[in-house]
Amino acid sequence: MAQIPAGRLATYGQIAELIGAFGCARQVGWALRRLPLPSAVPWHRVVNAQGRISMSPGREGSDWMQIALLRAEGIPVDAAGRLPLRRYLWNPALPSVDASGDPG
DNA sequence: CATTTGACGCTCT
DNA sequence: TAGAGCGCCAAAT
Repeated sequence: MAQIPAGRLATYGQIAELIGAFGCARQVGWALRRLPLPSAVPWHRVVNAQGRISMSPGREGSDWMQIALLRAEGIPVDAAGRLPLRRYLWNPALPSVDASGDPG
């Protein structure tokens, strides 16, 4: 997850596939839930495949924190937690050269 | 050991 | 675009 460049987004399934656990998106969410905050890993760059922040009462507001962190990185996030995943989706295969370019 | 739940994802309608 | 159903694995009860 630390490989995700700033201003980019990745999905739970993407992270799972990246570590060789295809289809185990839930386990990624499980790990993120166990993640102590504040954390050194950019957990806020991980969203669901729907392009929305996965909100849950168990997060105790960390979902809203995620919105704030993403906005701070230049990613427009809707009040409902929706964001343009198509444009900011990170490609693990690429050497993260597009971190500075326009996602367009 | 069986059941329920969870920061997910795809398919069908 | 929105909703329901199923699959997935691990944890909690």
